[in-house]
Amino acid sequence: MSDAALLAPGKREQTKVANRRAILDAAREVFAELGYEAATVRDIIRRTGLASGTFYNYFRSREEVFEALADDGAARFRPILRACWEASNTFEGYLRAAIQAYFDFMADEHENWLAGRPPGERHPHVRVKTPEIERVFLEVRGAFAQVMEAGGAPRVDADYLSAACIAVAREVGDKMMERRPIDTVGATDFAVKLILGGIPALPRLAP
Amino acid sequence: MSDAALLAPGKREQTKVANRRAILDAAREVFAELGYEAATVRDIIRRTGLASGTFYNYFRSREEVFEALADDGAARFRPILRACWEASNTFEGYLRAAIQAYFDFMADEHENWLAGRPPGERHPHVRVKTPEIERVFLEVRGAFAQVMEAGGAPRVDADYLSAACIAVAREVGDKMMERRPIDTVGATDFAVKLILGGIPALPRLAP
Amino acid sequence: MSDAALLAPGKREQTKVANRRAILDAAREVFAELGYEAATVRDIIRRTGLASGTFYNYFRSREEVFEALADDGAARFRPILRACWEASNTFEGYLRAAIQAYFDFMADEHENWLAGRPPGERHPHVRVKTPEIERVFLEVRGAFAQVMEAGGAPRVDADYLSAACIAVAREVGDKMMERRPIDTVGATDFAVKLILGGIPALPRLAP
Amino acid sequence: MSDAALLAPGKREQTKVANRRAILDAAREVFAELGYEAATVRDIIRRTGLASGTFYNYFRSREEVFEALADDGAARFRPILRACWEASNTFEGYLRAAIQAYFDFMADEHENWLAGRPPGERHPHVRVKTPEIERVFLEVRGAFAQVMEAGGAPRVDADYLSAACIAVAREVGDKMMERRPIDTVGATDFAVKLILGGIPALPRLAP
DNA sequence: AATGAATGAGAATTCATTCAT
DNA sequence: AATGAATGAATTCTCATTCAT
Repeated sequence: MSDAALLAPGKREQTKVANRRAILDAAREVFAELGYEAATVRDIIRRTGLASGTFYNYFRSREEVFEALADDGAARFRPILRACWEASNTFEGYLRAAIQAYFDFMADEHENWLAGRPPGERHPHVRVKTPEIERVFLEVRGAFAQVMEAGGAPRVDADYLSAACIAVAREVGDKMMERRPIDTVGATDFAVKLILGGIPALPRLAP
Repeated sequence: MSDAALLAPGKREQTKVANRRAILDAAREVFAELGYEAATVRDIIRRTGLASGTFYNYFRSREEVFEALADDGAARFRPILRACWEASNTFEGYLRAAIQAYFDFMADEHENWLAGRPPGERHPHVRVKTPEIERVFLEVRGAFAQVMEAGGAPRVDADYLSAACIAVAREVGDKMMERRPIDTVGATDFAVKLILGGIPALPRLAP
Repeated sequence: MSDAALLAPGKREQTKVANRRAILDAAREVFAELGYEAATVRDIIRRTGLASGTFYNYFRSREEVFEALADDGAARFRPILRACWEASNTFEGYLRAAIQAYFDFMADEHENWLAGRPPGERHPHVRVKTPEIERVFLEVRGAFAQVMEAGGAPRVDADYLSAACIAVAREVGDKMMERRPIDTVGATDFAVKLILGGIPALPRLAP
Repeated sequence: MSDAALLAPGKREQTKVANRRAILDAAREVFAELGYEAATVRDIIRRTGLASGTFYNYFRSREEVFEALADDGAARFRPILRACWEASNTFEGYLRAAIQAYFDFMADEHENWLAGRPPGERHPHVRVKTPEIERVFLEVRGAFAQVMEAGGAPRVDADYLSAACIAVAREVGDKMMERRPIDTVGATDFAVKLILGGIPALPRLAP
């Protein structure tokens, strides 16, 4: 490798990054339009203008791009979530910031995921659990646990609670996306109040 | 045609029903073992002992059986849900009965859906929206609306609320299924208390 | 069989004839619309309203209906041809009558064969040689031979001649059918004059 | 890309051409042996030694190869026809040269089309109209029109005439192929004399 | 004789992946 | 690293035909 390559990304490096990006973008579009099931590697690669063999220099399979895509979203969201945590000093503050951030993220991104899909939603809907998504889940659960530990909330089943919170955020978020205008503040208010109101009523864990 | 034929279905009729059933049952097993993605029509039909062409006398594609299966589940659950509604005289009673029924239903059925799959496996999760499933949604939302109407609960966004409840039931249910022993009562208690506690805190609709 | 059956066709017989006719008619339509290749027994039988099994009470295969259909046309045309022969006393008279009759027959029938076909004619075109068609050919050749025998025309290669006449009739007939208005008289005049003018020039057979 | 590549096709290019040729050749054989109807894509590809998928890199269907084959024949014959035209200075000369050339072409090629089929067999005869075949038609009609224009023949219906000539050539040619030995000269003589003798008798077009 | 569901061989076709260029 | 044709296993699905009712 030449010295130049150590200083700035060479042509190679640029192309590599750009190609990977191009494939991910194309994949996002194709999955959105055709659904996971129907989308083929050929559909994806055709849209990039690259040759079919080139796909395999970047991903091992269609499944791998799909996961990379899901991972990508989670990976981009996780720092945001982390920032919410660091910026809040109350549990409510964290919860509200996190959910608001998630809904804003949805509003920004979901255009990608719903482009060209009929509202009646044909295609069965596929969801994967990637490492990055797992990490988001763990981050949320960790935050809850820490708050409970510190006495900022009653000690309840953190696993159920985080599952329930994520579920509420996801589904209320989906409903929110179906309405016009998109009202992330109203949806956040709803979700936060439901959860926050519910927590004190939850069965306590034995100390 | 003999009188008997008017009273009892002919042999042909019987076989048709039996075959449809056989294909649905085989499909349930195959989807459970292989996952939706990997399952093929051949896998399904092989298990029934029927001829491959016979599959197409009953369903047009793998997707169609899958939907029939989901529809079937919802169709079997709906009367139960309805019975919960008719048997309860308080909102809390309904909610608890409904969620408990759902978790029991899950516990009964999920054997079918996860049989033989390694527990840690990251199987993509597929979900369809069939007419019967839609009706379950509507039933839940209708029940909420009716309770609010009657003054049995504060007037809140019924759409968000039903979405949130179903979401909580689904996700807490999934977590419940991962634990041993399966504790439907504990999970029900958690979900009901969360929702019931949260509702009074929700933003009210303008009257 | 009852006496009645000997006097008039019974219900059975009526149905049998009617069903055969119905299948032939449906087949004609289907072959015309879809082309021989693409047409299936199911397409044909569906159009009759009969059950698929019933087809096999009348024909052994799709090929058999197709031939029956071709045969049918030839069988209906042959008596006409024969009548031309019997009614004419000159060679020219026969030839003209026969070709005119054929063109009239085409004009009557071809509606069936071209119904719904695009003029650009997709589908490869299939032609079979059935026994009845063979007989028409033999009839024509026989007529030529007889005329030559009787000295009414020079002795030439009857096989080539009848092939050529039939070919001319077929192709000029096809062109005729593409024009509007359909002018069977003009087409007949053309074909007859070409053949009649050509015959004297043909190489003679050794006596 | 090296300079050489500009001069000679790369190896890839060569294989592509060779494969296309191989498929066409195999198709010709298979159609000849099995008939159009019975021949399958598998039969064709098996004979090439290529993989089944490869077929679809070159043709979309069995029908498409068939048409390509017919087109190919016409494409190879058309320059011959053109040469006949350019070499002749009389109408008779052209007609005779063209028909002789066609019969020779048939005699050369028909081995391919009938190889291995029992002679008496009633094989359905399939015919397509491809662009190249259309051009042969137009070429013939154009030649006739030009001769008439120049006063080398009476002004008659060029459409009917070219249809009739081609028909005679085809059918007399087929008969010729059934005889042994194959006598292209005799058949040519027959066809030419019939047509040439017939033309002066044809109804004239209004000037 | 009519029915129409079952049959199952086998055709068409796709598509992820490889690999020579 | 890019290319894109070849591969061939695998899958879907059709359809003529049978046969119990």
